[in-house]
Order: sequence, then structure tokens, then C-alpha cells
Amino acid sequence: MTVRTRFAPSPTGYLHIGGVRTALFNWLFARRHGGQFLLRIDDTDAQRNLSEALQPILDGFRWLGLDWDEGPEVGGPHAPYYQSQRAERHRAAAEQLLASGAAYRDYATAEEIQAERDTARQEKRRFLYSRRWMAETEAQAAAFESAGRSAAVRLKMPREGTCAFHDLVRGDVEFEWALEQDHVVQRADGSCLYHLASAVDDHDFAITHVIRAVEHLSNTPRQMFISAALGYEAPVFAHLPYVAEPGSAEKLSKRKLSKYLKHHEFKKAYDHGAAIAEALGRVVTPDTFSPVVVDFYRAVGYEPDALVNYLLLLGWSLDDRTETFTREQMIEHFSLERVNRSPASFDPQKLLAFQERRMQALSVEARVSRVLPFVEGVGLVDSPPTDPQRARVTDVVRAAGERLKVAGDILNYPEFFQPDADVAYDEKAFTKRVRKEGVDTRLRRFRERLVVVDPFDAPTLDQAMHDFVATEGIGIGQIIHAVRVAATGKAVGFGLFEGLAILGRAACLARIDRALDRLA
RNA sequence: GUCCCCAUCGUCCAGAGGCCCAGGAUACGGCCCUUUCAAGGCUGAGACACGGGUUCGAAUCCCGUUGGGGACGCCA
Repeated sequence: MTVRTRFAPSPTGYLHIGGVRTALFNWLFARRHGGQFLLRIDDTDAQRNLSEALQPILDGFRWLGLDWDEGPEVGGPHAPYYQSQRAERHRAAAEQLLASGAAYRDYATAEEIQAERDTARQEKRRFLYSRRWMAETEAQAAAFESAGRSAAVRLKMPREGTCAFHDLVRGDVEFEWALEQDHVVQRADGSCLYHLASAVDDHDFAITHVIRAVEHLSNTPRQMFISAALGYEAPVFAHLPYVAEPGSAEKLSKRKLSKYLKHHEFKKAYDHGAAIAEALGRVVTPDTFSPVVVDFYRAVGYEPDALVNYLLLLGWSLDDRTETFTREQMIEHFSLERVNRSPASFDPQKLLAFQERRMQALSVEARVSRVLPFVEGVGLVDSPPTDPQRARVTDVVRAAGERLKVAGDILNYPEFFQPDADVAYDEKAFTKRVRKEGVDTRLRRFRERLVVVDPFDAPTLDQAMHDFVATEGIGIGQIIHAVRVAATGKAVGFGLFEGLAILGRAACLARIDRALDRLA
């Protein structure tokens, strides 16, 4: 038997962190067993702009490298993979359920059901439909219909016994049938609901393992009931713990960004990303841009491998120390048996740590390729860049070293790409380091040295600086900060001599002159 | 409210009766390095929710308490 798993996103316009974790585990399980991973689009609730809402999700999967063997855009033997296009098939299944007596036509109104529900709540017991408006014969149906009622199709759930199954993550689980609702599977207008559609599609697509979040655990009995009534063999289930909010045990949800921003580390991650996205001219609003959404990481310049590796370890581990996995290693070692049963909260800071490691492991060339779209995007270099521009980017990437945590961090160094006159001064830094007694004279004298330094490279500049402070009889701190602010506009940055060398003699001299002018 | 689930450092994980006065990662503190910012090196602090059992022995098994969470739709 070939293992077949699926992930079934609803087209919502974005790919959620929790969803990707579920998809990743499905993907890994399928790959581990040499099976197939499919994508099914759960759009039974008539979607308006399907392609618009779906594209970001597919893009997200592609970016992460989670390829699907069957599904939208790639097709497959069971196409179409959109639930909305399988309505006839679902309706036929509903008919079959009716015919076998596993379901019945129910003529209750929404108000009547609600009233029963309210009563149950008042009596502090679990609601169970009375089946008062159930029609099992044509005569009963006709009677209700002549009274102007219309019918939905409900499952006729067993009212005794238990539903027991083995869950690959939770172990043996058991539910009492008597606690299960007579769920509606088809509306009066003929459209079918998720649980029916899902059971039918899983069967039709030959899904062998349903790996999904725990919130679906309590849906399992009714889906198994549907499968059995339709004569299907039930798939194997595995219910993953949900991903929790940063620093909390509550389920992570996409619509709570403002709440998450109160969490210090989450806010830091958000601010870091928002600054980069805004520099690129993206409109950043809580609804469209958040560390809870996968696209955030792409926009900011994370490595997809970092995100995947982090997510892998959210609820799964190999042992007590292995943290870094290649795709091949993940696939080789992944097992549902080692998935945790308790929820894990999402920690953007730890994710960043994974990202740093991945970034550092990349070659300079690879980092340059990651960084280029960002400098091009803000117009710091041409698109595509000229050879000298590319060389400059390479120099900056090399000099910045570990300071480049995400590709978008390159935007912290615009001064290496701007014309001298465009470099912005950090006023606080300028006041503290340049606008000080004696600094102008020292800057002028150091400038004289720069004119003749040869070659104009980092070691020689370093030497020149040390010679300078020795002959002047000053501490290095009395000049070096001023030079940095004059040349880069900032008080912080990577090695000063590397920076000066990258800028070149002409730019350094011009920038020192500009700072001196500013003092006058 | 009803049903179900979960419970080890702040966070993510290891631990499937003795290897554990609990290990790794991350975050945090200190020191070192240092022209700034990072990084790095060394180092420190930090947890088995509580109470009962079972056992020669429990973080590990059982029961209860407490705490946290999830599901209870003609949503998916």
C-alpha cells in the first residue's frame, strides 16, 4: 500500500504558521514512506476570488520547497482537486447515506434546533437533537413539506456503544457514540458540508493517512461513521497538537496580531520585519503582514530551510540534541510516533536563531544572491546590477558577516551604495562623535593621511590609523568614531577599515569634507 | 455548562522505573575579546504543578487535586 497524505487548505489568502507545520508533517510522512503528498482545496463554501486567495498559499508551499504530487496546478489522476468542483460526487454520497439509513431528512428550522440547544445548556447537559422533525418515510416528508418546511440531511448517529480507533499520535482513543451529534451533511439547497466532502474526497483520492491538527480529533467519529456507512475503509488518523501563541498555551490564530504585539519577542520580530518590508514600499498592516503568516518570512529574507527546520522541531524531535536537519535527514528520521502530545508555543526568537545559523552556513555568493533582490528592490543598485554594483554588494556582504541575519538586513547598509551627498547622518551620533571640541582638526589631519595611504585597503588603513594616533598622542577613541560617523553617517556598523576600503579613497575624502562642511 | 485532552528550566525539546541532586537548544546575567554594533570564547542562574499511592527505587506507573487548553455550527 502506498502512503498517501494530504493537506487541505481553504483559500484564505495566506498561509498560516500552524497550517504549514501540519502540511510539513504530512509531506515528511509521505516522503519518508515513499508515498505521495497531495493538496486538496477545501472551498466548499463558495469562494469569491478563488485564484486570488489560493495563489499566496501555493506560492508559500513552493517557497518552502514542500512539493505536492497531486493537486492544483500539477493535476493528477483524481482531478479536480477542488472540493467545489466535486459537488455532484458529494451529493451522490449524501443520497447513498440516505438510502442506507445512515442519514435522514430533517425538517427542523434553525430556531427549533437553537431552542433545543438552549434547553440542553440550561439543564447543563450536552445537546442531543430530539429528532422531532426527522422524516424517515415519504409520508412523513410530505407532511412536513406541506407545512412549508424544507429538509437538510442529517447523520443518524448511533446512540450507544463507542467509536474506538488508534491514533498515531494520541494512541488509543475512544468516543461514546451517544455523545455525537446528528450532524448536518447536506443543506436544504443541496450543497454538502465539510465532513461529508472530506470523507468522500479522502476515499476517492485514496488517502491512507489523515494527519491534521487536534481540533479535528472530535470530528473523527462522525467522519469514520460516514466512511463506514459509505462502505469505505477508514484512513489511519494522526492528530497533531496545535501550535500555541508566543508565551501562552492558547491556539495561535491569525487574527490576533495586535494582541501578540504586546509580547515583547513577537513585537521585536514584527518590527524587524516591518522595517524591511516598509523600506521595500510594502504597505504593512496587521492583517496582511505578521510573523504568524509564512509570507512574512519570505518578504523579510528568511531561508525557507530555517523556517522548515524550526517548524519540524515544534512538537517533534529526534533526540536530546540534534537540531539541524537537511531535508534528506528530516525525511529519513521523521516519525509520527515521536510527535509530542502537548501544544508547543511559537517562538519567533528561536526561529531567528535557526535563521542565523542557516545564513552563516551559506557561502558569500549564496548570501549575495539572497540579498540582491532587496538592494534592487529599493533602488540601491540597478536591476539587474552592473558588475561593479555586484562586486560592491559582495564586499558589503563579506564585511557584514554575521550581522546579516536575514537577507533584508542588507538594507541596514545603504551608505555603501548611495552617492556621498545622499548619505544620511544619524544626528545623535553626529552630535556625540563629530560636533565636539577638537574633532574638526583631528579629522582634517587624518584626512591628510587618507590622501596618501597606499594601498587603500583595510590592513593598511588600520596601520595608518594606529600610526596617526601614536604621532598625535591621542587615544584611538578620539578619532575613530568621528571617522565612522563622517564616512557612514552612523555610530554603528561593521569593521571601520573594511568599510573605508569598500568605499574607496575618493568617497572617504568626500564624506569627511562633507562632515567638516556641516560643522562649519 | 457538557465532553475530551495536556502538564519537565521563560520558551522548544530529551527523558518510555535505577545511567537524573535531570541533559541539549534558545533567551537571560557575568567575565574575556573589542574602534562601534554584532559575533565568538568562558561562565552563571534557571524546571520534573501539588497530594496520595505502587515499588527496594518514580520526572517516568496508578488515583485525586490544581492549573492550562481544545471541541461542542446548515464554518473549515
